[in-house]
Amino acid sequence: MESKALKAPSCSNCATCSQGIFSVFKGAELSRLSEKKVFQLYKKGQYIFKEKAEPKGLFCIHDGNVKITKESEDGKEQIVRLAKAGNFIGYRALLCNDIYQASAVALEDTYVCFYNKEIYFELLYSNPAIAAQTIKVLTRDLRFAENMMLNMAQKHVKGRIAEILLMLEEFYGVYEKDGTINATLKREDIGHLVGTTTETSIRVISELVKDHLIELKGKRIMLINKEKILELSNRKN
Amino acid sequence: MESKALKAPSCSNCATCSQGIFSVFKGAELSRLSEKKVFQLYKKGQYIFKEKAEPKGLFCIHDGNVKITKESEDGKEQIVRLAKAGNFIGYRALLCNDIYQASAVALEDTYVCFYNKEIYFELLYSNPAIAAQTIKVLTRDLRFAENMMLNMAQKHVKGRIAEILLMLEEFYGVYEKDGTINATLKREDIGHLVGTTTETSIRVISELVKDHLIELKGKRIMLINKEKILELSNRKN
DNA sequence: GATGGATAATGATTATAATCATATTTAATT
DNA sequence: AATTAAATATGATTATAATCATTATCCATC
Repeated sequence: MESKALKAPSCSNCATCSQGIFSVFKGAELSRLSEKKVFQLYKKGQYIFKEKAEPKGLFCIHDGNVKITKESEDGKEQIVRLAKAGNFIGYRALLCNDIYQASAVALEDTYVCFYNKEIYFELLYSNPAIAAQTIKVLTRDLRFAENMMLNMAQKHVKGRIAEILLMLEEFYGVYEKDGTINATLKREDIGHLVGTTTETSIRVISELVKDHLIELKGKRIMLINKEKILELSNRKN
Repeated sequence: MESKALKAPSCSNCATCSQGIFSVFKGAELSRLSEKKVFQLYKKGQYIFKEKAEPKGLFCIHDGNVKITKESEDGKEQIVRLAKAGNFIGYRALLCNDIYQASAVALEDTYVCFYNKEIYFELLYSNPAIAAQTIKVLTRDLRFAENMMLNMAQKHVKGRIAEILLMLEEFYGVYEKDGTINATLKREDIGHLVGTTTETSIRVISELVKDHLIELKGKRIMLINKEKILELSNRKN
């Protein structure tokens, strides 16, 4: 599988990336960015970057969803973060001159803008507002990661999954037509998010359906009793 | 318990904080920092700051060890990070203008320098190198947090504790005289680091002693078979 | 050196989730 | 439409760790 190079949309009139690291750019800087970027399609399941590889630049998701995963020594996958349109990925390794500590995989067909690191660092050093924005993004990631630590360390699988479902709805939003979460994660992925097996993930979600806390519409999930889900996520059993 | 205000050591000839956020400062900036800082002793068990409070500034540990903890809704403690002399604490909330998402507790009698946020932000905005240094610290924290996510999500308690012991030795170093880890964490704290109960933490550590992977010298722990410990931390059982 | 409080150790029982096995359903591909 | 593959579902069994209970040890302080 090879990613395809496509005609890139201009950064100047792009609405998607407006909350990310580059949100502080305007006019001239935006067109400077646009000039050198590469626009690519990664098909569902394809790697955008791989753990242990050396970063060559920064990615911004134009359309699609991505999971950031780590692999344990015995081969199990852990999803450490999710990313959607407008999010940047691959900046942690880049910023501390490290190899990637995690991989990025397209959860569906995903369009990505790539900025090589020279451009990124040139802009980072020339514009203090970008540093500030970068710091903001990192602190948000750190908060998320530490919440996940607590989630996994202190809760039983049911509570963890309840919390993750609330997080997914918050992060991806809902499809207005039917109220389902705007993302289609497999049970396996949900398991990899909360540190459990696929079977247990399936069982717990089935239970939640049986107890009328959630409903399935095809592959998609709708939360129908958020108070109870929140309650589940807060208590241990 | 109230923290005591003491005569502060000068930043200008302080060796401890040389790897932290302020490591890029020199001469005039260092004395500017020194002028306004407050030096305090927090006794063992005392809070340096508390979850949900509003940050007033930045702390730098001059001497001692600190745990950063979060509390789950049902009252269980999770240690999300450890800090030692030279480390800064309390910057995450400050940097994103958030309330504290975690508390800081002195693990032993600990001396801390406090810089109010006005000074910190003044220096952060005036000196791009500090922003870069701050970014470096945040990426390191993020890497740690994501490793911990994997540790907790994918491993059994024994493997988690093995990994934490290696981390503790790496982070605190060993006391040359007897080779023990330079920190005295209670079994309870170790449990709170890896998301298990005090009893299980005690049991696992006893097993490790019985299997000659570690040795206890009073309250202190010495790793005597690191290869085996590493192996334990990598496999699941 | 005795007392009390914290920390560590250990046992018995129960709850939780992993593992292994096998269906069933759904989606993808020819 | 038929075939295959992937994803979901469910059952039985075992492994792991939580919980509850009790005892032992260490330390600080009087």
